[in-house]
Amino acid sequence: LAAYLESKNNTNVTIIILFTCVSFSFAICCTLVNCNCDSFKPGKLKRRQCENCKHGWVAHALSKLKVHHMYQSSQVEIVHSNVVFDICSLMLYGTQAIPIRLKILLDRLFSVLKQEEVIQILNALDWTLQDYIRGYVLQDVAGKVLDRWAIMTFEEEIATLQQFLRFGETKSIVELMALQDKEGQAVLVPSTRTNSDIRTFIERNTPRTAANLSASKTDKLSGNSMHHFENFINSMAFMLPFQLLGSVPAPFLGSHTGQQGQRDNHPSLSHPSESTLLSSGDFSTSDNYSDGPSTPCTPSISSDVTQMSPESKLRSLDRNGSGGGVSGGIAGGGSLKKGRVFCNACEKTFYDKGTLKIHYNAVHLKIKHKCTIEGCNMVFSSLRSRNRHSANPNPRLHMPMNRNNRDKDLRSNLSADESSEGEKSSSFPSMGQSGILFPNLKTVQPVLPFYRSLVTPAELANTPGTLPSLPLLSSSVPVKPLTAPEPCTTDPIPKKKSRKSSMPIKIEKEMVERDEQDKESSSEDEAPLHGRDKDECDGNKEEGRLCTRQAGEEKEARAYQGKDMERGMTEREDKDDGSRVTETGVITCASSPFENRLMDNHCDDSSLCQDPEREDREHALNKMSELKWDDGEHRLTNGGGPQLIEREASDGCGDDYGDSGLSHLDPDAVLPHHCEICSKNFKNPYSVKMHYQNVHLKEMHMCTVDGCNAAFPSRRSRDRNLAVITHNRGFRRPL
DNA sequence: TCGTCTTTGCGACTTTAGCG
DNA sequence: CGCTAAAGTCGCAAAGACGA
Repeated sequence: LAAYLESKNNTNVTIIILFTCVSFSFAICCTLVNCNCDSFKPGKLKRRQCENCKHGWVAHALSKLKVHHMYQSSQVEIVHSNVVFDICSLMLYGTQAIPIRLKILLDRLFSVLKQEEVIQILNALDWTLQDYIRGYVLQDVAGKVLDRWAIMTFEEEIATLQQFLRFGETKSIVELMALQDKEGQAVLVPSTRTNSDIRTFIERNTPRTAANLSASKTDKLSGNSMHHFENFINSMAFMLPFQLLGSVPAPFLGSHTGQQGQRDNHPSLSHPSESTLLSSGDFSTSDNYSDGPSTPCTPSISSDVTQMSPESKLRSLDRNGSGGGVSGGIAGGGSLKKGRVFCNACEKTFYDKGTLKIHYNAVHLKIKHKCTIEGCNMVFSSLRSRNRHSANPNPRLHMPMNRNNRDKDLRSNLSADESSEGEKSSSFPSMGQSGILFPNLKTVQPVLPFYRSLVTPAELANTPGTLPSLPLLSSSVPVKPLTAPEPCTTDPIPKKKSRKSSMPIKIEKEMVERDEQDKESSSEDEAPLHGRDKDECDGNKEEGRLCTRQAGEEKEARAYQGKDMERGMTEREDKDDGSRVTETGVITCASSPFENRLMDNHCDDSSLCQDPEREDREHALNKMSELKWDDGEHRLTNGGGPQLIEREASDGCGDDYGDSGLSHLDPDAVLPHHCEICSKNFKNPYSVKMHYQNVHLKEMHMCTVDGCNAAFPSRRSRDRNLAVITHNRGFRRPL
């Protein structure tokens, strides 16, 4: 077959072979149970339906696709064009429209491939690049404008979604999608009615978006007589994961059949100034597009658009004409100094690319850096903050509790993940609400940028989505799965040694060290924090890791820390601060996020967690979560167990505390004013009320200044904000 | 309610080190 | 040697905690 094909077409043999396998259905048997069809035969009318068994294409093609990755969370594949082709065929072969979620994922995979490969894959599946960008085929091969579109079924979409678990580039996104599917979030399609209240509201509150969008659309649509789809694709070009701006040869944009001809859009695309205008307006457009149809995977989607582009866009802006596109259009004091770079996501300018990258990682990609202190689950948006925090000897700062309320967005994502994880045992082993089977749903993390110029495919394969228990990544360090049992996983790709001191500790490095120390000192003394867990730590590698300790100063520091925490515990006992008791319980029982998970698992099987009080609390929590899921008490830090889990842990360990002499701690007996939701105790009913409003109801205090939409969790913050505004006479940009 | 302190976020800028 | 990326330092603003 290959020889035959090669004789027919010397180029793109691989693609042709694959395509041929698809088109001619060589031994692509049906995977449905009780179906004996051993060869897919495309239907005459419905190409995706097998003439033999009448089952769909996906049911057949899955016989050629791996599925075992669903059960091996730690391994991801390198994105190869042939594999992408196979997966593409699931959604593109014989269809004329793509489910948006799959397109998002496919964009990611395409971003890793070469442009030529993408074009070839699309063309081989009878899709043009324009159609793909658009998301559906505008005209058929004969040039007829379609008014109905063949699209894969929902079941096929679900099955196809699982294929994206194979790749680090898409794994975490799929998991997020699964989560949001599971949460039953509906895909909302904004109304297109004019003069609607919603439109008015949105436009009033997002002036930039509305203005740019309407202006750009108006300009473009009124500018010429082109079909608006064809014109609109210009502004969609930025959405391509690969670098389309000014880099794609004109023929690539055209249909492979040539029916759509060449576009005259490239001069505008490649023109620096217009690129700038385009991109600035494009993000409005992108926001519009990403927010609208696909609420799933919001963080990843929002980053998806921008994530692939900043450096590439930057290149075009910064290098082409030395930023003339940016600075050229701005004069006077607003002009950019030479060398400054421009963030297309927020339109801010930065000192250099490095600053922009830091900004982008922290602000747009939400990449976080975990505190290097073991047991501390604090995460930070910058290495600076992380290092500053890690260097702080105050042990209270490193307690595994949610102090960092500024990471609401992250933790809300994580909480969604982890809370779902908590229900995982009940929902995921079987088909979930949406029918998706994701047994290894643990990885929720900001998806790392995968700039091809910076990261090798091997790193890509190892980077995102491979950390089932570590949702936060420190920069672009390749990471390995924590739970990977293979000893060879210890840093298979030696990175360059740190250019500076070893201060910024890589998580990966930590894991390696911990593994090593784990082996060396598993039988050594237990960390002060884990005295109670000694038995649990024994015999379990993962738990053993939790019970390791580092050498030298850090050991002493943690010893001090442990002592301090113990002292703090007794002090808090004296102070009858029940909430602190809960926290210290967390410290002891689950001093690390991993332990939280362990405790979660442990409690799943433990009778300790079967007490009715906890069930009542959970019931109350469930009710609360119905009211407001974005609940501080449901949040979690750093991918560890959410506080719910922590509470479970503490509940579960509460009895153990009793064994260790802490059983007399009955907060309710001492402090009758406790929160029914989280069981925290307070001095008086008013404190309980305030806690309930602030934490559980998340009652926000809106700024009283006209035009300021800022909301604050406390009156104090609001009033202070008001004072700042008044004092500075400045205008606070509505949030 | 308010003042103060602590901590974090983040941009500007510098230093270090790899690489061609 | 210059370019570049990574990592560090510095300073300011803002938010939360806490006590008066």
